[in-house]
Amino acid sequence: MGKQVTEMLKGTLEGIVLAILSGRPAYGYEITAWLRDQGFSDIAEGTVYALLVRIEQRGLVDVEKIPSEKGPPRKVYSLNAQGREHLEEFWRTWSFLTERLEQLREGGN
Amino acid sequence: MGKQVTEMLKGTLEGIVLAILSGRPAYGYEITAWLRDQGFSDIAEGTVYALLVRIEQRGLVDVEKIPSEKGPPRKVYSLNAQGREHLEEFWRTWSFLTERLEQLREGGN
DNA sequence: ACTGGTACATAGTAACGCTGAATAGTGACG
DNA sequence: CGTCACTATTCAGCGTTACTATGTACCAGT
Repeated sequence: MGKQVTEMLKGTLEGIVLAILSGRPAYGYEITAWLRDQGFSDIAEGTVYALLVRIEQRGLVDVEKIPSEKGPPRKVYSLNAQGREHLEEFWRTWSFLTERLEQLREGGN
Repeated sequence: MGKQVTEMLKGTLEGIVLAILSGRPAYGYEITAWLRDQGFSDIAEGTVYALLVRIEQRGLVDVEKIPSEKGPPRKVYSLNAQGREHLEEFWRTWSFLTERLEQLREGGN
């Protein structure tokens, strides 16, 4: 898509992944595929894995290794209590931003 | 406010400033003050100036130096044609993001 | 002379996502 | 068996962006 999305994803992608995990546990490959499906056409695989490592180290998710029928074992992530808190904080911040931008969009023209 | 906003601003702040300039020409100090008023409580002055230099170098704005009654002359920026194009592209990207996130927010709970 | 408000500028740092590649297991096909 | 394709994770190095922390400069009021 372009560099503009890339920059805008900073800080947002983490929230997106947390939001996905709030619905159901998931593993990296699955999340990447889902994102591509949703139109995030050029999110690099490495990006998602790095993000998952990060949120794991911050204690926002629990991890379970589950054997796959095809290929190496999956690392399945699920949101824990701290992760849910963080996600809510994310939504608050996001709302703040969208409100400001909505105002600008209307008022600016 | 916090690190979360900081990261989310990446890529967005530029759009915000362009949106401001689409309404009327403005100078750095003014923009910073306006942002603080709007709740972006901890946007550093340096950040805005650096951003303005960046968009000037990319040719998105025209610049005019105008003497101020108080203090050094102001550098007044106004959006040019290329800047308007870039702003529209920004709105498109922003819409894409908000749509995806709105879906996640509803579906996730 | 000193303080405070206005106005701009910049060097250094940290965070985040991308690029590109490596590693590794499984199943299918010839 | 060898190789290809798919699944799945990991990592080093890079570019962009925003923050920190200053510094410069001009003017008004005391």
